[in-house]
Amino acid sequence: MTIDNKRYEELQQIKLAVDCIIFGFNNNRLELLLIHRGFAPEIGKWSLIGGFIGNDEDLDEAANRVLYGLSGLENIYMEQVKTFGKANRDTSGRVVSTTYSAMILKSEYDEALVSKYNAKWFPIDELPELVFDHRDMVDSAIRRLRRRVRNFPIAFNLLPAKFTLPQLQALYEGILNEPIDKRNFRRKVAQMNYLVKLTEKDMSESRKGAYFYEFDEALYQIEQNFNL
Amino acid sequence: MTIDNKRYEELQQIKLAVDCIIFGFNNNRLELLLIHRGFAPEIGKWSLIGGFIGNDEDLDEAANRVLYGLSGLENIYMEQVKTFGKANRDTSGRVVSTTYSAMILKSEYDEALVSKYNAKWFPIDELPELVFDHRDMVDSAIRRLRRRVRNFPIAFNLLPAKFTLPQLQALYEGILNEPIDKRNFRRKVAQMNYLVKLTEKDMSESRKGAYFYEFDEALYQIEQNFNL
DNA sequence: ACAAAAGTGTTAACCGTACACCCATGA
DNA sequence: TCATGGGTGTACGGTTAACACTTTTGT
Repeated sequence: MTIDNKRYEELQQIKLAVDCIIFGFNNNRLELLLIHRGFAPEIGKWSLIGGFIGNDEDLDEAANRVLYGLSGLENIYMEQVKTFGKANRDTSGRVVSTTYSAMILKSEYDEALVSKYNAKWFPIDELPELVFDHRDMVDSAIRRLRRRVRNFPIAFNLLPAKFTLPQLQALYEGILNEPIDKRNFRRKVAQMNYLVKLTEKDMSESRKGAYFYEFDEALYQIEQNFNL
Repeated sequence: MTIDNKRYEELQQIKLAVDCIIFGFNNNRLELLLIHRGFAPEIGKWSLIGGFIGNDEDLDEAANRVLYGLSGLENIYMEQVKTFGKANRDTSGRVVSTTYSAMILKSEYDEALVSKYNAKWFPIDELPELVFDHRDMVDSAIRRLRRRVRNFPIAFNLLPAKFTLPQLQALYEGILNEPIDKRNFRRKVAQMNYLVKLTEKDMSESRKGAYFYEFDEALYQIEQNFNL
């Protein structure tokens, strides 16, 4: 910001916000947490959770604060996605919004907070009508997730620390929205030494039981050859 | 932006800016256009060209306006890269900045404008010290370019409409900063029918002359199998 | 004994990579 | 004729993709 700008700077009346695309995984489906808009404009539609940036707050901090306010969760993995800045995108005033995507564990969020805000989980292929350009925000977050999930070990944020391969595969199928060959999938997993097979089995989903696995972050830092 | 926000909204005093990472290609090297900062703070350092957003201006429009102001070029291919929002990133006040990367043809920009702003081209591996977090901005733009240039036909923005394969290969080597095998490169080019070989040759770079090629946008829209 | 989910190997097609010589031309 | 840069094909190794049966256990 270095050129010919006095006229813009002095009069600038633009609000800056963040909006969070919150992913969860349930019933073998990728889901999004949305809130019901109880006020005008666009009352009755659903929207992402968002908030304005504090004057002394980093943009990333604002996203974390907003997520914490809704879910009660801290230290959640978030990625900045894109900034939406069309002049007329928000019909209630000039607001530029930076989107962040978050992945949370559906077993851990604070249900009381979520219901306080009239929030609800929706499978990503059954989203209701969203306010403003929130649908575009969601679409770009999903595209980004699909791109990144193959090359970075981020999907584990949607599973408990101990997970089984059938769970992991179902998660990938849910995210990518396509079936995956079990044997090819497991071969790749076997090549990643930081996906550690435990001796314990999960007996809750089948009679035979499936071995638990863990993601070992320290080991991953050495190899960094993630590929699924 | 929908929750608990009155306190932030009403008092918000944050300026919103764009900064442009302008790529060019010259002497077989990828270059960046930077301007010399003639005012405090950080006087004497170099910076990206930037500007504040107008109240009724789309974010993308602002980026185009800033680029136009410096280069005199319109309808330039630009991509949003990332938004930088650390509270203390700009020592002169609270400014959040969205970065855009642009690719321009060094033969076409307005040199008078560029020199008016004390701007100068630098090869990307010989950048001077930059103000604030502009170095981070440049790094993320370069990373993004290197990722995207293999899968999308964007590098052609750095070449004239008619270009030769030796030129194109040198461009890719410059962007990726690694040597490329000529025969493998050409085999891939041959698979992309929208890279059309013309009958005309460029005799200016060699005695034998190299055939000109053209990128056919309409044909590309049909196949979209770009891969280099 | 059977239903239900977990687990296991092999083959063929494709893609990326490495590599060396001839061609056309102007000086 | 020679120096300069343009242009061409093949073989190997690794990766991806397709495919069907056995194992374990609770009922």
